Amino acid sequence: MLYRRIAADLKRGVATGEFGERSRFPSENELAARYGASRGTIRRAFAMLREEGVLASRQGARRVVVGSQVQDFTELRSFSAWARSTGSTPDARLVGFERRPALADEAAALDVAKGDPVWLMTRVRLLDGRAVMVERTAFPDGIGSLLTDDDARAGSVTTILESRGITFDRAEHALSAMAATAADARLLGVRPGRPLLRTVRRTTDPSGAAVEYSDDRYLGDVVSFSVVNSVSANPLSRRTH
Amino acid sequence: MLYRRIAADLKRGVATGEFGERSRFPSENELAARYGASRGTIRRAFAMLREEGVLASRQGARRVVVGSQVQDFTELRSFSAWARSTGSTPDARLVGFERRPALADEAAALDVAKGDPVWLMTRVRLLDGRAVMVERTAFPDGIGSLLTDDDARAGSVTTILESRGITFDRAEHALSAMAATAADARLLGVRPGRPLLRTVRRTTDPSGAAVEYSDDRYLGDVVSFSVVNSVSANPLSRRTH
DNA sequence: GAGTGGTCTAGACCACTTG
DNA sequence: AAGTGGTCTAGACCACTCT
Repeated sequence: MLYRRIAADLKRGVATGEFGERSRFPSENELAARYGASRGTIRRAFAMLREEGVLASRQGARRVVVGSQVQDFTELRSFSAWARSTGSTPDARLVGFERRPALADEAAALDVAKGDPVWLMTRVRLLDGRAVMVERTAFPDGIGSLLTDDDARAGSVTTILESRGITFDRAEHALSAMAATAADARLLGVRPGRPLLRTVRRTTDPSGAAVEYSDDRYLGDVVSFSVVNSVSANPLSRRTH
Repeated sequence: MLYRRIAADLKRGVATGEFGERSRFPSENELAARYGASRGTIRRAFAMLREEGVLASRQGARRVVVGSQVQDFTELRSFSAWARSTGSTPDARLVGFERRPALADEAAALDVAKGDPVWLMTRVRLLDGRAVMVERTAFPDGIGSLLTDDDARAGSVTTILESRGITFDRAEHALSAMAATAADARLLGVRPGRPLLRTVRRTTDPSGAAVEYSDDRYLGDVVSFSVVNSVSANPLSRRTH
């Protein structure tokens, strides 16, 4: 756990400006001495910062700070956590929450047979009182049945599930643009055809089992998603439809 | 370089189906013996596969294959390389290529002063003869002047720049949705207002210097971008406008 | 030439999963 | 209880950058 503490400490240093953008970072040996850790542990911490796009390195030269804004994994999946981290007030309006047979795409994403029961939750998400996103989330039966209608009406289903022992470990997001359907338009209070940013997300737990599958549609002018991407770490990909 | 060879070899094993999706992976000790490497080197190879979203791991249990489609970094920045990897034929129609003073956003992204000369290249990109994207790329003066009009007319400017010694190391992409402007609509042959997937990309070389800044707008129903994302590796983030 | 990051090894102990 | 991944150490050699 030492390398995590060190990484967090260094990240804090970047965030507070102790290590400014473009500035040269302390060397591995220097930090090893400062933290009383081996060089390997320092490098492990650096690997985290590199994956997150904070540091860049070249053989022979000191590391350089290349980015300072970082987002937590929870904030990425949870609309509520994300909104609060930006200083906005999130809210949710429950449109529907029902148990019904899985459609083909839901079944495939959740690894159940077509027609097996799944839970479908439809909500409109608000930012400071303004409707900005329509969320349609499917849960496997075992997970959806942990949730009540009141849970779905509360803001963060993510937090509730985590408090009930569900662990989120990994997510695949597919981002595309689409025109608002009649239903989307009605829920968001805009005209049909309005550009929406669509993200289809499949989230799994540490064993690789699916825990949710969600189709979220944001007003195009409200949010953007950003990705950092390098020769060595390369999580983004592009697909034709 | 050993760990890269091992990672590539294992990735090939996943791609060919030797290690199927969801299947348990060989243990670290087993692979260390097989490749004649230390456990640390095997773990280094595993780290690459994890970053790319191929493997998931839990303490105490064997690793599991969780994803098998992987994309090369070049294919992500280069429309041409990407198109060819999917079996489509890419093309480019040059709309404009000029040297002119940088606007505020271009200057900020390329780390030059506002008004300093930059090169701006505007192209329509085609997939199997169909216009699918408008690309507006700004280059710093030193890089843009390596390119001729003929280069800009040729498909892959990325490849040309790499052959002239420019190294691409890292990119930040911001993805959002927007309505086609009048100019976009004319270039793409669609109606204004049509939903477009917009990606604004800033690419840097290994020292962190900006090499290009591009605003690409795809027809919304043609491509999607996908991102893999986990508790430990977390390159995606979300922003309000 | 000194400093720095990149790679690799060998061994240790721990926490967790699995049979 | 055995196997497996997670963490950490100490030391080595190399390739590259810097001044």
